[in-house]
Parts: sequence; C-alpha cells; structure tokens
Amino acid sequence: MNKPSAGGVRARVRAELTEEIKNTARSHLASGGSAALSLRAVARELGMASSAIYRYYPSREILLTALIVDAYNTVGARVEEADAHCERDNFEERWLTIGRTVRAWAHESPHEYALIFGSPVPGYAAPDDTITPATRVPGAMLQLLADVEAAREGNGSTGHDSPTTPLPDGLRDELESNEYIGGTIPPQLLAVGLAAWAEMFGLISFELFGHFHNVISDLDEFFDHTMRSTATRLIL
Amino acid sequence: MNKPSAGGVRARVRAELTEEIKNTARSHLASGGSAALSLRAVARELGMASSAIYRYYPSREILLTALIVDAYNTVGARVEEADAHCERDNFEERWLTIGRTVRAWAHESPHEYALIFGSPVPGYAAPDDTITPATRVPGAMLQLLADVEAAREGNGSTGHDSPTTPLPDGLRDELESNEYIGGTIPPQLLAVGLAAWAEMFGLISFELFGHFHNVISDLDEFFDHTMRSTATRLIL
DNA sequence: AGAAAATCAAGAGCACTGCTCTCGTTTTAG
DNA sequence: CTAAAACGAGAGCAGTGCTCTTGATTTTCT
Repeated sequence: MNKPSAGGVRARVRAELTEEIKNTARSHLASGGSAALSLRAVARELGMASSAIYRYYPSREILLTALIVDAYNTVGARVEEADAHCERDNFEERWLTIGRTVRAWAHESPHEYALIFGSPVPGYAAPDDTITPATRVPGAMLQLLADVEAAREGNGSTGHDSPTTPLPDGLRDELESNEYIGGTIPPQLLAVGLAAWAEMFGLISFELFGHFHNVISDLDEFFDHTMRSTATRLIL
Repeated sequence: MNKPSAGGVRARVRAELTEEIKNTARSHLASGGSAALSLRAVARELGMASSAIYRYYPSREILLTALIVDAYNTVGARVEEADAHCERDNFEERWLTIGRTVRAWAHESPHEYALIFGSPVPGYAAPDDTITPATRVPGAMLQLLADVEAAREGNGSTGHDSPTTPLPDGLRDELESNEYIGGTIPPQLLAVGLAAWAEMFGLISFELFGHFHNVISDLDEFFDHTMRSTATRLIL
C-alpha cells in the first residue's frame, strides 16, 4: 500500500539527502574555508555514518566540485539578473553593476569566492561540469561588449581611434578566430575586455586576500572608481 | 680540544638544520602544493623523528610563513634586479620588465606563487615578518611611478590632461595622505598604479589558475600586450 | 673543573582525517 | 515472491598535526 508517488521513494530521498549533504558542506565551507571541510564532520552533523556519505559523493574532491559548480552558478545568476535590470544602452552602468555584484557576492561568501578564484587544489583538473557555470559571468561581460560594438556600428563610430597600443598580428588573429566569441567583437575591444575581466577579479582578490591592507582603506570607493575608469576605456 | 669556532657548535648546527628543514619543505611545496606539505614527510626525508621538527618550527603554519617570506623575497629580489638593468628613463620598458619578471617567476614556481597570491589559509593573519618582503614588488612599481612623475615635472607636463575619470574627493584625499606613499606621487597617478598592480596579478593568477583555458592560448603575447597598453596609461 | 640548566632527538600516544571493506537490512525490479 | 541492487553502520587502515615524557648531549655558571 501507499504506492510511492513517482520514481520510487528511494530515488527521492536520495536526491534530498544528496542536496542536504551539499548544503551542510557549504555551511561548513562558509565557516572555515575549504581546508576545514571534513566529510566526517558533515556526516556527524547529519547523524549518519561517515562511510554513508560516500554513497552520495564518492570523494571529498567530488563534493568540492559540486560546491564549485554551485558557487559559479550563484554569482553567475546574480550577475545576469543585476545586468538585466539595467538600461540596455547604459553601458557604463551595466559594467559597474556587474563588478559591484561580483564584489558584493565575494564579500558575502568569501570562502566560496576563494574556492573558485583562489589557488586550485594542487592537481585539480576542472571537470567539464564546472566550465559551463564558470562561463556565466564572463558571458555577461561579453554580451555587454557585443552590445557596445553594435551601438558603435549603428553610430558609424569606429571606436578606438583614441590612442591605444596596436594589437600584435598574432594576437589579433587569435582573438578574431576564437570559436566562442566569434566575429561579433572586434579583437581590439576583446583584448581590452579580457584584461578588464582579469583586472576586476584581481581587485577583488587583492582586497579579499589582504593585499590592500594598509594600502587603501576605502575600498568601496576605489573599486567603483577603477571600474568606472575601466568602463570608459571599454566603451570608447 | 677543537674549540668551536664561534657561538657554539650547537647554535651553528641549529641554524643549518633550520635552513635544511625549510629547504626540503620548499621542495615538497614545489612538488605538491601547500596542501601536500607534511611535517612528517619532511622529517622522514631528513631521517629525523617528526617530533624533532617542532624544535625548529613550532607549527606547520610557522613553517609555511617562513616559506611565504622566502617567496616574497625571491620575487622581490628578482624584480629589483631586473628593474635595475633597465634604462632609468625608459618607463615602458621598466614596467614591462617588472611584469615579465613576476610572471616568469610565477611560471617557475607556481605553488610558491599560489602560496602568496592564492587564497590564504582560512584564519591566516599575515605576521609582521611577511609584510616587509611583500612590499618589495609594489615598492619597485611605486618607485617607477615616482620617476615618471619626476620626469613630468621636469617636462612641465601636467600629465593626465588626457581623458581620465575624475577622482572622487574622498579617494583623492586618502591617496594624497597615505603614510607610505607620501606626496611624491599624485593621487590620480597613484589610483591608476594601484589598479595596474592588481591587474597584473589578476592576469597572472587567471593564467596560472586556469581561468584563461580555452579563452586565449598565446598568453605570452596577450600578457605583453596588456602590460604595454597599461604602461601607456601609466606614463601618460 | 664540576654541577646545574638548557637544549635536544626519539618514541609513544591522542584526536583527527579520507577512504575501503564487510555485513546485515531495506528497497527495487523481474 | 524472489533475485538483485542500493543502502547504513561499523571496523579498520594509513596518514596527519601536535603533545608529552624520557634519556642523552651541550652549554653555562660557579
């Protein structure tokens, strides 16, 4: 009697427990960083034998990978949503919003940020599952650049007639023929965009990892200002 | 007989062993990253009891701190030396040289780079011993900026009459009154310099930690180009 | 020079970790 | 209803950082 609703009761409780393990693991991660994440401690908190965890996550590294995917998706979703609330053609605001959103998330979840943007565990090879979620934030940036370029073309403006370092031929060819970013973004702009991407995370990492200690105190203002001045470089 | 040369034989062998422990620890770090550094393994390789290590380094964290100090000093010394071989007034070459030197060292010793520029261990509070060595690379950059500024003043050039985002007042005041960087570098230039500092390490970290995988392949060229175009922004 | 004090290496031991294997139970599938 | 698959719990292994005790060696003080 009491026939299980669908798919079997076992499958459902398994899905729930899988999620529950991941969630308490995430809370442990948030408390003490990835180094302090212990499968046994998670099992203890869940009232189960430590060996039982392995039915759901075959290794600690796989659990960490699941947390990595979640972290990428969290920032990614936030950035996408924040960007969607901006006026499409207010490019500076959009760029600033993306930066502020990433930074706010990093402050909220510093250990999750460190997990994906800090040093990877030594021999860590990013599994395929992580690369798609990792694409979301840079994807939003690229979309912004594509919109900038589209507006330029509508304008008849060539962009970048302002003094910029000329792209070496090899680099230009490579950026032009990139399979993901295709021909929608001119290589000159793409090069600046990639540098801006790295700069943004460089700023946040330096801040979070303490390299700005005793250097700048008002990091809000510094970040905003830097992002703004990078934006003007991107937009024209 | 055979009176020990000076300071006692015990003190000397202690200094030697302290160094030897640190060196094999560094070699283990280089092989497997900081997570794989085990005091017991180091002791085993040195043929001593694991408990004996604690006479020299009271904890694993203190050993790691010693390695951190060494790493900072290594990059710092290399950058200083490379910069010293540049023509003083070839600012672009100096900036590019600093960047290339840091990047080359990072490639040589990725785990040491990750140790100091990756995520710090969770509750890690940088001891005072580390902050002076950590200052050397940014110190070389600041010296470069000061030289740029001095050349400007000799020129009568104000610099930065080119279109730059205006500094917010609060940020300008803070940068002007910084106790370390004093009044020798104008705040406008300092703001760009700090961002360039973070950008440089953002680029190297992204490269080393795999975030540029499938994005750019010729990272040598991309890094050089980005550093060059940042240099033109710094110099005028 | 001899005694007291400091320093040292080694070993045992504690609490913890990731992970494996086995065993009896429960759920699913045929 | 039965065979197969999935499961939870427990014991166990090899490894970790770190502490404590013990006995030997070196330094320092008298």
